[in-house]
Amino acid sequence: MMTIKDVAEKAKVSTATVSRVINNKTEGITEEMRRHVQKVIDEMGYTPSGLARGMVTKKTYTIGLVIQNICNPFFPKMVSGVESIAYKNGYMVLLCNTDENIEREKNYVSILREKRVDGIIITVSNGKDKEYISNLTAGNIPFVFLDEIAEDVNCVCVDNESGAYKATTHLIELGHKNIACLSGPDTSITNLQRVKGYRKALEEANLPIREELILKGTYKADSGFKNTENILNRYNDVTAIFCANDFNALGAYEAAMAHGKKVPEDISIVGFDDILDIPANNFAFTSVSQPTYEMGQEAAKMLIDIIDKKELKDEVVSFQPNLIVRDSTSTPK
Amino acid sequence: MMTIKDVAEKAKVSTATVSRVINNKTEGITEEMRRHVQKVIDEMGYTPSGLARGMVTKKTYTIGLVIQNICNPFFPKMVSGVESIAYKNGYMVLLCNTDENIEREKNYVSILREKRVDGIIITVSNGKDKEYISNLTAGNIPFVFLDEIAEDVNCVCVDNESGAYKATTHLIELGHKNIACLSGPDTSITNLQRVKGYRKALEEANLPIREELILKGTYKADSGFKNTENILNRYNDVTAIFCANDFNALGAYEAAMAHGKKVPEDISIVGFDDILDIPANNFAFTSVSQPTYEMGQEAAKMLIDIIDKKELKDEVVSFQPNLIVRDSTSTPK
DNA sequence: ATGAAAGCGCTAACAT
DNA sequence: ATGTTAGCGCTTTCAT
Repeated sequence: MMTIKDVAEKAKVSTATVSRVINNKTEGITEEMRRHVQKVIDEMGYTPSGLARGMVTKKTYTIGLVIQNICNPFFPKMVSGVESIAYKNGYMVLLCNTDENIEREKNYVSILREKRVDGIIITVSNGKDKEYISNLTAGNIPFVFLDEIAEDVNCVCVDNESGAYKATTHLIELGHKNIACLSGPDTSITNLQRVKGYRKALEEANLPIREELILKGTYKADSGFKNTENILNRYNDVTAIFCANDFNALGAYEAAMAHGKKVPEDISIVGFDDILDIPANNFAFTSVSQPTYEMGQEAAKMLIDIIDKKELKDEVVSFQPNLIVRDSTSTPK
Repeated sequence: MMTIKDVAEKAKVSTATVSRVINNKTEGITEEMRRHVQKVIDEMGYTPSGLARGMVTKKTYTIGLVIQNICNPFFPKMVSGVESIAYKNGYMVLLCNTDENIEREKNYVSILREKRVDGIIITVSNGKDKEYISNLTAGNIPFVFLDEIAEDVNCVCVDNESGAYKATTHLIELGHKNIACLSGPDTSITNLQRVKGYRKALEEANLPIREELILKGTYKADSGFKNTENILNRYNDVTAIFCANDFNALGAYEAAMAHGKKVPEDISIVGFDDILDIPANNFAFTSVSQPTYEMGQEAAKMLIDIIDKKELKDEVVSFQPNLIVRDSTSTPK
């Protein structure tokens, strides 16, 4: 591998001069010299070492992006949003898939530290564990939390409560009175906020909150399936289900079908995240949509801002989610 | 930021000893000393610098992954496959989104060189441009081409010809005789192979190849839409369309609808890539599915193999695609 | 078993 | 305007 020294020798100049050229320094170098050195660089096909440069400048122009699972359709746009802003600002992104595994999450963050990334964007799986969060953010690396919220850190998120409120209110306005709620994991603040929004909507509509209709679960389809089966077996007055995310909605849909119930004729289902939005289908879910691309962009902007200004300000940017009404909700029979 | 020197001083040992501990060297160090140093490291919360290490070892344990667009549902699983194998082997992946923009592709590769990645996995947009390819792979960085094929390089791909052959044969077996072919960009070898498979199927079935039914296009939905409109306007004997990818199929579907034709009753459509496979829908496309996760894994394995053995062998690993018959194909009326 | 010191390829401060 | 040189934080010989 060629070095700056090789170039300097070939061009019969000092390494400092070569350095001035590859870094586009304007002062202290004549146009003629610049052209001369550049020519040698091009001829030799020299590429400076980012490692060496990073060592002395203390900057790597690399950020880490820790996400749960790129295969979950919720994330690609977010990743793309991050990448687009990063690229525009000269940064590259190291992709870290955690599979919602806390150990892997920790491990990745530690490797990112070793790699001396300039900052980290992370979608944590457990925003409630304060000790965990503070261990994560220990050290002087800028952090931005994306999607999931945590306290005392910079966050880009969506107003989950408002989203859930909109979804539930939609069901209420359609005429539903007995609405079940399939919640996600209670380690997730996001989920807690969604349940809160569900409750708020019922309260404001003066509908009773039936605790037995609020089921704990996970963000997976099998959880939605099981919980819906339970609901359907026990309470035949339930005509609608608010799901904490679309995988739950998918499970709910399948359980309803298995139960001989039609969606939306017999039972209405609202999801959250809007990841089931492939066009050209006859049937699509009503769901709360998040502007994931913009959220990714915002997170990257915020991170780069912090990196540049080196100030951590514990800011929270909250996006408004959007209820998209489609085919899985209708008035009750 | 702490350095190995700080640790050495605190532990009253040399930096060499600390280095032995952080690298888990077994020889030349007593268990007692290891424990002592490790304790100091833990207390101080020291994280070694990967940059400094990389400079001397000439290894970064980082690979670059250059893909067209993570938002295209075809790619996330591929990325995930790459990431899973990389992680297992101690590598991280730098994600590079190119938007099929050749300039951006080149630029990213050049940045990856600067970062001294150990290798690059790339899904090029133009496998036919030999000069471009050889410029890309110039230098001693190991390359593996994924999805799209190029000559004289290590490749992981799918047998596109066979996939197209299966898809077209499926239509023929259903009884279709006049089958159009919406092809993708002719800069893509992948696309050329798919068209080849289409032709082969017709030939083997002794069906005439009507060149006017083979339309050039891109991999986007609007191309499929326009081409289908043309077909429908001119040739009303066409009862089936083979599409070079699913976006084309989507466009074809919409054009058919706009034309008052029902799918599959009036016209059958086969896609390629199987990216429209969201469950719980009443309608889904018949498509040729690629094992993208496995392909990603294989590419990562191959790359790490090359990195370890430092031998470039111009190997081509070809996966068999699978025709998934769903609701967009049936016998002609 | 442990330590001293050279060197990886750059940048930046200081000389010239 | 250009050059000299001291690090940046590690690993790796080579001594001891």
